[in-house]
Amino acid sequence: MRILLIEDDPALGAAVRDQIAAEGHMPDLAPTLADASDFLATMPYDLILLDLGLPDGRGIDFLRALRAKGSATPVMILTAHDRITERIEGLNAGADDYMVKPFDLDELSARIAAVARRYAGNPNPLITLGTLEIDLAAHAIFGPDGQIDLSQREWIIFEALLQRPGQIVSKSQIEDQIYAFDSEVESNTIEVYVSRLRKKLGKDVVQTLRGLGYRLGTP
Amino acid sequence: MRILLIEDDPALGAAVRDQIAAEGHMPDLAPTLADASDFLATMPYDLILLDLGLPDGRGIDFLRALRAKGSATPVMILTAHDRITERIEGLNAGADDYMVKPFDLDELSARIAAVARRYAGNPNPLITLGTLEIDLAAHAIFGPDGQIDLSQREWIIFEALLQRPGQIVSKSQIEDQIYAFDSEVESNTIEVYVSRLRKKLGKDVVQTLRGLGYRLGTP
DNA sequence: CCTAGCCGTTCAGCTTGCTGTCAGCTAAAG
DNA sequence: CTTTAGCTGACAGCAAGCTGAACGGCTAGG
Repeated sequence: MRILLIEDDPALGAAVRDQIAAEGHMPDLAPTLADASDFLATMPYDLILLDLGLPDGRGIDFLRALRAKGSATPVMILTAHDRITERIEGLNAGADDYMVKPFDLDELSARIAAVARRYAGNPNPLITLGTLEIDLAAHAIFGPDGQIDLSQREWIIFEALLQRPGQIVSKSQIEDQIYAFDSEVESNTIEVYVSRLRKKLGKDVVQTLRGLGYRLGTP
Repeated sequence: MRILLIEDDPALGAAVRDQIAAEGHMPDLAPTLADASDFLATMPYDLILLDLGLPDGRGIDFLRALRAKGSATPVMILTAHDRITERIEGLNAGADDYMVKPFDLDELSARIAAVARRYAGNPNPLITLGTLEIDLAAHAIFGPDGQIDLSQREWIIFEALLQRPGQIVSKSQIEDQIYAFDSEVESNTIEVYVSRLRKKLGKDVVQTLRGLGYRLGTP
């Protein structure tokens, strides 16, 4: 993890830099906000550790400007300012955490790890299928031209195929997924839905095996 | 946000529950770990507030079991245990934050908001959505004609959508955010609120997917 | 204490998109 | 070539959803 430490106290700056380097992170140390701006203009960071009292300005204003510009970089505030109102102000300005000096370096490491855990990876694994990205839990599909919406019935059939990649899914298996136990259809409804899936997702998304059923394809 | 508070002290439990309810969250209070397990088996939660000293076990073990089962629900520890080694142990066990009693209720609220933003993947409380500027920390919305006020219910629904851009939020998920454990509605209340959001924020702010739910749009 | 306004909920009538059917065409298999 | 499984455009019905209005409870201000 690449970390920008904005801290004007040389002893504390060095101690924190050494601690996070020993944890395997890549630290850069900026003693002023101007230095910090230079670093940020050059390099993306995974985390910013921000002091509030700096020689060339207030850290809180820096954070506000960062957030106003749309930055999604996590920020932890490390500061001697320990009034509750200042803590709340910092958190509401967009900080992820707020530690009051003097703090324990091992606790700092544990809090950095907690922040990193939250931003690591995607809790929702996406399925990639040709030109499509699919989030099953969120009912979201993204194709080359943006988000694609399926109706409830279309989702059920598409999911049935997605869950059995490479296998043939017969029409009666699909009917079992859609309809209640004793209810049936008397027309070519399944064929119509497959046609609709092809129209929305691409003509190769479903393969037909005549007399047997359907199988997931690659659009 | 649906929040599970695991706290055996009745006075503190009630104070925290009332505070987070006043913020528009939906709290459930479990005085024991057994109660908490029952709640968690019944209902998905967005956040767990966990005391460490409980009558039927140690909160830290509960957290470890939760994480071992693969739970990604954010957990904040609220406890009188204030030794640094215990803080580090809690954070390393998978907690997202650690507050030592007695803590300020407003700071708790600010930290809950920070954890929620982190869980949604973006620590920045400032969001631009089409013609709207939204400050999640201040609960403020600015449109082309100035500030727009939402009622508490309206805000909860809007926030639920904001936290899941691109994803479908079902009506029952919205109900879980609004209503107490055993309370339900028998009419089209959610639809009415969505209609009001559209009236205030623009008709494209919410997209309907019939039979599935709603999704954030761009006004 | 009273009242106006706000908020959450319900209701009813209108709107709209999903679903299933149909018919004619296509394409695969024998 | 024939047969038939499958495909696709079009349409009608119905239920999911939308919105205006009303109601009742609560609260803040006079």
